[in-house]
Amino acid sequence: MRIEDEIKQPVFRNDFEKAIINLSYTVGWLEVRQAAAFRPFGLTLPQFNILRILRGQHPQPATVALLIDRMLDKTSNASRIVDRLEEKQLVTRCVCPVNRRAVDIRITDAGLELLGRIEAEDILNPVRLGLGAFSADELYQLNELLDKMRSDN
Amino acid sequence: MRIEDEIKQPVFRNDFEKAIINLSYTVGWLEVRQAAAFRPFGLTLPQFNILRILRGQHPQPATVALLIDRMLDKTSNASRIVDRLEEKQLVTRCVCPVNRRAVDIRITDAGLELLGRIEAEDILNPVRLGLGAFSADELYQLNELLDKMRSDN
DNA sequence: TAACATCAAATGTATCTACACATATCTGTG
DNA sequence: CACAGATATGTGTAGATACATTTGATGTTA
Repeated sequence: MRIEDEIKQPVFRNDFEKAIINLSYTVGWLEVRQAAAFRPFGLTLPQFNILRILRGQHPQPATVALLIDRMLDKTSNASRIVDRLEEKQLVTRCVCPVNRRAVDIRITDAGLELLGRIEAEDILNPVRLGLGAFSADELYQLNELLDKMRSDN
Repeated sequence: MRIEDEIKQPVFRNDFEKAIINLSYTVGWLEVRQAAAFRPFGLTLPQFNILRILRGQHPQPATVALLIDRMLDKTSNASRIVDRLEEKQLVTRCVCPVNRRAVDIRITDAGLELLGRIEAEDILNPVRLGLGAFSADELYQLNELLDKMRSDN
């Protein structure tokens, strides 16, 4: 459905404003579907992303600083997302013996097992999320346009 | 900058996954800039959007149900956003005399004046926000691609 | 009219974002 | 060694998202 009809606003001041609203609306739409896909597993999207980073490091530990560096959203509070994962015993946290300012975070066996179960179901598959079908060329265009949006010139 | 470089992830499983991550990242990037633009006025983006809807109704009142209907994000809690605006005396709230279940919400003169000041500075201007320059054709393409993303077929 | 369903909004709880500040630790310099 | 500054993380607070539940008002029907 066209954005005009989705949000019942028949006209925009210009196509740039329309594109910005369309972007926000589409990402919100996506996040609702992603969150619903994770709900049966008791995870949120940020928690899932942190778990994936930790599995990438496994069996080496990660620090909070490393998590922030790899996260999409730099300003989110990795410390408290790790709190939630620790409560669920999906990760462990212990003071780094080498640098006692740092904290070593590791994914547990339960965390690895949960990630495996989630990915086995391929819940983030675009078709399963109910997204439209795109050609390779369209995906290339979309990525180019988004990259251009963030270029300040 | 290309998304691969922005988030230091050189390769994606496929271009669809890359586009989804690019979308989330770009919208986050946009929201940081929009929030910064509103900060001098003591408003958040959802608060600004509610105020604009109320001005559209003025001098008629709006109910919470009407606000939810017009909002981009249907699941956000309009009731508590109105709480914040009421504390700042930008809106008034009183029980609708006709239907005492409903609440009449109106923008105040201070609210109208604040909206006027914000728009006079054109703070959401794409160039002022540091966004890239787009041709009319590119904006059309971007809107088409986003609409297609939400079409489930 | 009493009982029940529906409706409009508010409230409760958990999580996340955003930003300022606090605490503990380490490092380099005199 | 003392101390300033940097570093790594945690905490506090405000606002928002997400969803379930509650409260009070209204409609409906036996």
